[in-house]
Amino acid sequence: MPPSADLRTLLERPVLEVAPLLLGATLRNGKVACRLTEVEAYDGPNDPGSHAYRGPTPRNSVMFGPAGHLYVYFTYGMHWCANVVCGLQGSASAVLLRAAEIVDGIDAARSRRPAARADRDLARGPARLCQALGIGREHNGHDLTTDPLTLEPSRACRDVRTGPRVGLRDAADRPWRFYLPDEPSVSAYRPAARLRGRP
DNA sequence: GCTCCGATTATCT
DNA sequence: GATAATCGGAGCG
Repeated sequence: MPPSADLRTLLERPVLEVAPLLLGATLRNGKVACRLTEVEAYDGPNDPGSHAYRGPTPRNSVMFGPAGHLYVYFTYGMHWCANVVCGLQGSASAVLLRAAEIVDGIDAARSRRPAARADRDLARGPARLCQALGIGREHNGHDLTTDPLTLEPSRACRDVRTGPRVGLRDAADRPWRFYLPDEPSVSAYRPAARLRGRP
C-alpha cells in the first residue's frame, strides 16, 4: 500500500480523531519541513466556529471536497492560514495547522520570516507557519500526497493536551485545540477579540 | 513574561 | 459596512 493511501485512510477518520494524530506529523514544502506541535479541529456545518458553518461558499469550497487537500484562507487583510481537509467527503471538516517546529531548511525559513526573533517563533502561529513554509493562495486545494508540498504522519504522540480554540467568538467553549506539552513553538492562547470600548 | 493597539482587505451580510 | 481561525511593535513589570 503506497504511503498516499495510508494518509488518505488516516485523514478520512472523524476530525476529532484526526486532529490529535496530526501532532508530530511532518509538513514539507520543498526543502523546508516542520513538525506540527499545535492544531485545532473544525467540525463542518455543525460547528459555529467553522468557516463551513453557513454552508458552502466560493471561499470554503475546498472544505467540502475530499480529505487530504489543503484549505488555505486569507484573513485580517494580510495573513494566510492552512487547514488539512479531513473526514468523509462532504463533511466539510478540517484541521487548522497552528504551530510547528522547523526541522529542515531552517535558513530558508528564517529568510521568509525576518521578523522572527528566535527559531521557535518561525512557525509559532498559523500565519507564521504558512509564511515559514511558503504556503499561500496558490496552495488552496492542493493534494498533500503530491510533491513538493506533502504531509507525513508520525506515530501517535502519547502526551496530547487539549484546550479552547484561539481567537474564536463563537463556540469558544469546545476544547478542540490540541497541542504537545513543553514545546516552545506552541502559540500563545488568546481568547476571542476583545470588545473595544464597550462592556 | 504580559497587555494594548494598528495594519490591511477578502468575504459575507 | 462590519468582521476576521493574526501579527508585530510599543510599553510595562
